[in-house]
Amino acid sequence: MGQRRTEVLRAAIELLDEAGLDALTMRLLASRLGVRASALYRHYPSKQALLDAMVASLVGPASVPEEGTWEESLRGAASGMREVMLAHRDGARLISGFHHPGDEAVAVFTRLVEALAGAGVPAEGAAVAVDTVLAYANGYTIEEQARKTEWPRAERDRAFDAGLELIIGGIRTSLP
Amino acid sequence: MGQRRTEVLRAAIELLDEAGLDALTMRLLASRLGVRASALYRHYPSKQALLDAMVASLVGPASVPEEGTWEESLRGAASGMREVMLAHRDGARLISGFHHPGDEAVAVFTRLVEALAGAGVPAEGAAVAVDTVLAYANGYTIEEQARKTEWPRAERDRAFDAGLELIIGGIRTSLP
DNA sequence: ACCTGAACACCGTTCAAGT
DNA sequence: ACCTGAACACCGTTCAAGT
Repeated sequence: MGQRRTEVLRAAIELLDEAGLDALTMRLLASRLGVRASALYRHYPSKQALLDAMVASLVGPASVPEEGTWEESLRGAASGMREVMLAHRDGARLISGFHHPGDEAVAVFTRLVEALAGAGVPAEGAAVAVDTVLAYANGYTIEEQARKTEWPRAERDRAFDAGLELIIGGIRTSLP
Repeated sequence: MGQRRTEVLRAAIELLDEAGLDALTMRLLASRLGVRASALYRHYPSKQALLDAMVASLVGPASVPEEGTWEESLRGAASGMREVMLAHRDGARLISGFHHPGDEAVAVFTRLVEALAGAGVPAEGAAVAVDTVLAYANGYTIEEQARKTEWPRAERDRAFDAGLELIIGGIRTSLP
């Protein structure tokens, strides 16, 4: 049944990558599918609903590793978030622009807090730590993707990791 | 001479606060000024140019304290950035959406790096530290302002400060 | 110097109607 | 179930013309 819905979603992500978020228009998307814009409203009630579905689909694969130290969990979640955003044109703007609590994001958060708690980090400190790492990853990546002046990916990775280790070091020394 | 230009800018910021970034329309702004939209193009060559001017005017007051420890400089810059964003409706989206290197932002950055260097922090480490703190402040505030579910300002301040201290602690322990 | 009027090429969205 | 045609109420921007 609703497989045309999936096709619309796929085409929307394709158009995002090719033309960017500002050019992602219901009318243009429809013409890519050989259809009129009004036909899209059979599948998504609004453009916003389509954008929400895109975010969910891009962010879905983000996860936190099941095992390892809390340092590894934090690193994996932060890098995974950044990877997801960098994987698509305007990914950071799209994802950070509309991420209400968002089911999946909440799950990642609680899983991380549990990982820290399991390693003996007090609950309150764990929540702050996770919040801080995720805010950093979002902030870094938004700025990274907004800047036109592309310095090489390898150097951007190094700078991101250096900041991440700084925060992890801070968490470690805040432990009892 | 160009004082009507300033009036347009002031009205634009007023409209931003009252109606939000999405409702900030050349046509609506013009009607607020008792004028047609086309008249605005005498003062700003495009809507984007107006938005740039708004960012410059909001972010201008942001500064880093002249004296104090490097910890205080970092705290001041991060809190100042957040304050500026929170001071206007959709401030985070507007500012983070278009901040090319931006004269003033570059000055803040270099002033902070110098403050750390003056305190004996090696140049490379100082740049990473400043980048990390600013990325955190941006990331935290964007998320804070995007979330509808308002928890009290005092608690949000506390959470922001806790993350900031975590990072500052990490910087401190990374010192030689 | 500043503004109007009219136009151009677009938007998102709705809704009756078709197959 | 899926799509068309036509419309509605908007956009940003340009440009000749007015004062």
